[in-house]
Amino acid sequence: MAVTIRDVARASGVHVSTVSRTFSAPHLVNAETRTRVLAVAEGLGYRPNRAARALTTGRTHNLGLIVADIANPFFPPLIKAAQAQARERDYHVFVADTDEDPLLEQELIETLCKQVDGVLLCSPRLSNRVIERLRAQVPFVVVNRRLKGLTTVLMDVGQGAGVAVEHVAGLGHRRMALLTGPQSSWTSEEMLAAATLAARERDIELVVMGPNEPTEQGGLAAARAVAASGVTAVLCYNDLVALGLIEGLRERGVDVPGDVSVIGVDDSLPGRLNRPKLTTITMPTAAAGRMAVDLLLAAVNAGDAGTPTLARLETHLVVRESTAAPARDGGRSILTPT
Amino acid sequence: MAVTIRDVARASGVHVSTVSRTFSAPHLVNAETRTRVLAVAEGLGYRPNRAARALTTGRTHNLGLIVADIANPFFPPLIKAAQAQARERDYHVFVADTDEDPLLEQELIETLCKQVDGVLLCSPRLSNRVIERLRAQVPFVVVNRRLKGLTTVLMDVGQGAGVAVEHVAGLGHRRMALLTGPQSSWTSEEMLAAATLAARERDIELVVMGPNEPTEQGGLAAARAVAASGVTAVLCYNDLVALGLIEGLRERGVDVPGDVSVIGVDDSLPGRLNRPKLTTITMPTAAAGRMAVDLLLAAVNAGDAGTPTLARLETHLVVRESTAAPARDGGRSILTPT
DNA sequence: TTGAAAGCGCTAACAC
DNA sequence: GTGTTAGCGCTTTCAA
Repeated sequence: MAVTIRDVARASGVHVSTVSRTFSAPHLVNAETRTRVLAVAEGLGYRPNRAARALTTGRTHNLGLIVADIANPFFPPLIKAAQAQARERDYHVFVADTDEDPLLEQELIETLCKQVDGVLLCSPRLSNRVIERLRAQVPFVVVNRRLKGLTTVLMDVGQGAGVAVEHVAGLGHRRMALLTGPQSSWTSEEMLAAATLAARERDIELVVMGPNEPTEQGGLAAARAVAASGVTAVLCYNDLVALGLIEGLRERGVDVPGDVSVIGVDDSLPGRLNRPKLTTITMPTAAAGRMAVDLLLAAVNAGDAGTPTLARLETHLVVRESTAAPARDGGRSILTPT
Repeated sequence: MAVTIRDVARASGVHVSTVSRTFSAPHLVNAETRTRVLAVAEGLGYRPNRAARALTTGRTHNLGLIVADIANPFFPPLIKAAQAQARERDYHVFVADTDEDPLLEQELIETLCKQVDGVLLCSPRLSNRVIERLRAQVPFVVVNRRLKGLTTVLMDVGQGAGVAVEHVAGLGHRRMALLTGPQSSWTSEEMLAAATLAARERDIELVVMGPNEPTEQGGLAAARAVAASGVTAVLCYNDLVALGLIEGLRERGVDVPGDVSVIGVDDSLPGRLNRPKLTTITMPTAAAGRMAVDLLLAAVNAGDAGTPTLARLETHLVVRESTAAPARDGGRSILTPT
């Protein structure tokens, strides 16, 4: 068995409670005793058992982080940041992947909640009703979904989508497509609402296509419809869809940005590395991760009684190489015979 | 407070131990009683507290997963697979990022080890000495580093590197570079050894350059030296370095694969999406993650007494678009007479 | 400032 | 089959 508080007590000739205090309330113990106990503990290689501590304090010092798909490049920076921030606050974090499955998500939360002080839900697919029930068990913070009554961190993709439409309009395009994401995605809805509004204002015809899988496959599959639609610009649900679309378009002889301009969302690594470099809407995922952890910890320490807050993080359009003015003859120059 | 075993006992008119048994040893309890207890538990929304259980059983049903950098596209598929496999076995997993810092890595292991039954170390940067000491505390399984006496899952990048050199040689190249990774990287050392051997066999001059940061920046920074070196092919530590190198080469007017062939390692998403599509050595990360979890669980259940095993997973060269025969005038290669 | 004792939620002998 | 009891490692009153 590992070395416990009792071993340290025996070896340093004090009672267990004194050892306990040296670690959890050092100011309550005589400086001399404390240094001695500390030295003995160090020598024995003692490490407090957080789980045992949690049993009496009710604080596990663990957090749960639940995401739809770890392998989606949108999440790793968020996970990394959240985890780093948590560690800074002396918290460990469980990471779980739901594979976009609401049932699994629920099961995960329920089994996890006894072991954590709070749960970070990233782009949850759960129904409002279930969330409503679960929130009684454990404090939540939600990322990228609007849920009234819950503390939420939103990346304001709507704002970015509006700017993207402006950008496209400014370039001279008149017809553009929006490739939406999964049905239950808040981000997708926000984009749709904002893009619709901005398009109306700039007198742009907006063709909505979706839902699409939020992957390169989704973009690839949409290429035919996009090419046939005659739009000269496309705003995609995320970078992967955009990258897949560009690939699919290229296979059909449609050049990006020569014939069609393409915009993604996320500012992910693949997009930055791609050729042409992807024009995209940055998502401040790392900042969101850090902020979500801090809000969650605040809720935990307030006994979950604190008023739910809503944090809105700005997004920005990063113009790179996948957008350009439309071809003068109205697009589709490649297919135009002389 | 949440509902405990005691609440269930009271509500169903049995003793706590009976409730405990219904969950941890159902066969020991009368079928009738069992269904009644289960029903009551269900109604009350009872969920066993795993941490409390761990206190008596010594089994936390948690695993630790420690990686150098979550945001490095090499890791997410591994994390996802490991986490999924663990869940299948009814285990939760802590994920922690060391930021490539050995001290942090050690600290993480030490604070985590009381809360987990075992730790998965992915590409650890820790010194052998420290690992030797830590392994007494908690069972380890190591991924991608050779550590005698420890159960290890290796992705045989050496094999892939050998095939890569053959591929390059077959294309007609005579001088190639190897961009190595971080000093402490086992993968990098393996590549170096295998590439050196293969190059000698095929009578290829191998220029070793490094260490390089394992990122696009690292590749970008190496472009100057590569361009100046006069090699016509480069094997890179990973896809990111390869992608950065391609970018840096392009900035200097060096075409890939026209002037220089480039090979990466990982078969990561950005590489698959890149233009030209990256020729790369696949790393079976998902399989490694699953296997590592199973080996770890086996060690845990064997009381860590089981003999350390060594699993070697095959890698493959995937030839895509970033490699080609060298330009005839550019190399003293194919046409060099005897 | 320190010790004694109770108890967190649960399991595991051991009795009955 | 089920109840009794002790105890996992730790914190936290309450006394001293």
